Amino acid sequence: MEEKETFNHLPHKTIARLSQYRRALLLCLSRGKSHIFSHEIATIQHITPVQVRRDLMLIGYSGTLRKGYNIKELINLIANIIDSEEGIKVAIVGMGNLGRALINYFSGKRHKLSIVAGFDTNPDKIGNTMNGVPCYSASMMKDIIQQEGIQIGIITVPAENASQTANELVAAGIKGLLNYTPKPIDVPEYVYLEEYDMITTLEKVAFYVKMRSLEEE
Amino acid sequence: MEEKETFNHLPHKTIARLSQYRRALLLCLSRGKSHIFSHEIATIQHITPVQVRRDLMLIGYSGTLRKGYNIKELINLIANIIDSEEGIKVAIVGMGNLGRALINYFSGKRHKLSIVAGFDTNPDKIGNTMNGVPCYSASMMKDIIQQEGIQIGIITVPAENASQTANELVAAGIKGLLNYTPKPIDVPEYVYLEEYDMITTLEKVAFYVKMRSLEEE
DNA sequence: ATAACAATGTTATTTTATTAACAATTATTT
DNA sequence: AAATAATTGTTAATAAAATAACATTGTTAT
Repeated sequence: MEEKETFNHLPHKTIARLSQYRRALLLCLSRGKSHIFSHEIATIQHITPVQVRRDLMLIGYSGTLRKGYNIKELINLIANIIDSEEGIKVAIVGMGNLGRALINYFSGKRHKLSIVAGFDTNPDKIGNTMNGVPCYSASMMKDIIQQEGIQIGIITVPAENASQTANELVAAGIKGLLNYTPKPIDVPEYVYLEEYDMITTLEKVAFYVKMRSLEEE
Repeated sequence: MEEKETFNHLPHKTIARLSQYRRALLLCLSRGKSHIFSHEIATIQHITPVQVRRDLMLIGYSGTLRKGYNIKELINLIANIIDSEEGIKVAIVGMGNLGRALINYFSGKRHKLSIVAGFDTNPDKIGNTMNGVPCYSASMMKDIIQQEGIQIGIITVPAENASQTANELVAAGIKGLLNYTPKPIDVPEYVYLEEYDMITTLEKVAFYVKMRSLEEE
């Protein structure tokens, strides 16, 4: 029996890098390049060529010895792995600066991922469209998410509303959440959760800057 | 000879968690709690109590057996480790939505880290103040950074300007950089660089959502 | 007083991620 | 035609991070 390839066991970090490789590759393609070496990808991404080759080995892609990797083929393979055929719809809850920043990042790029709805409680925002994304009242969350079949939610509300927002999204049937507030949220285990905290990142940079200047002394 | 404790060898992940512990602890403190158990911290942060205890062991902090950790003491210790006494000044380059979002996150909180300048090329923004942070012309970058002694830069410009901005910041003598554009940048090894790419994160969430729904079949 | 319990602190183990090593291959040069 | 060089693909080794195991220690209950 032929087993369907699932890419089930790829390391988390490899998944993240594949997404980044693809972006770099698309850029190269648009500049007319057709092939690329592992060390070129590595240089762009600040990693080692071995890492690149190992990631590509894991997804079963082979280059040619003196030409490197076929950019188009590789882009397609990565798309096969990380995209879903039908596309996935995303909602942003909290149309403040951060929410709008995310919408801008995505607008214009044709992805299998599309942000199709924003939610907010501010009446001035409700009813408007930002970069093609309509802003609905937060009270409509469940309805719209179910109507549209939205699977992923991005939380960009003020920290104090984070957990309530998360609960509402989960109740609406969301499958994956991305929490950008500094407040950790709880979700049932069947919801995939990723959290990112900008303050922590900045404090980390500050720590290493401090360490390095101490070391110099 | 007494050796000064440097916390030089703390794992990167521990540093990030310490920052998060502190935030959770400050919250608990403001609610009148004086002590906390490792499993309480763990629950808040979605990690295991062992992880918490191990991190605290690494920084040499001891709790008491049936009362847990003294919140105030622990906050002070963490501050000792990750903050620098004199404080560190930060600049944001790119006062778009993302830049302003970051400023809002920070405003009001009294940190050893303070955002003291924003830069942009848009004449409508230059000269304004956003949440107490003045916006200067990008052409003033070097002067202001050196005058103010700014050590950390956050890059929130459009991707196509990322590398030039990075070069300018490095030339101005910046010590640490935080790049929020999806375009990886190159910096000399003496500059500490952290990069974060929102699109990658979202694609990763999408991948795991997809994987899980495939698994259900 | 003693047993049971619920914590901490630390060492050992396992898992995950990265890096190194190197055989194999093919183009290029001599 | 042989030597050299550059590159891939893969296995082996190392490093980093997380988890498990468990001894220790007070506290509470009996």
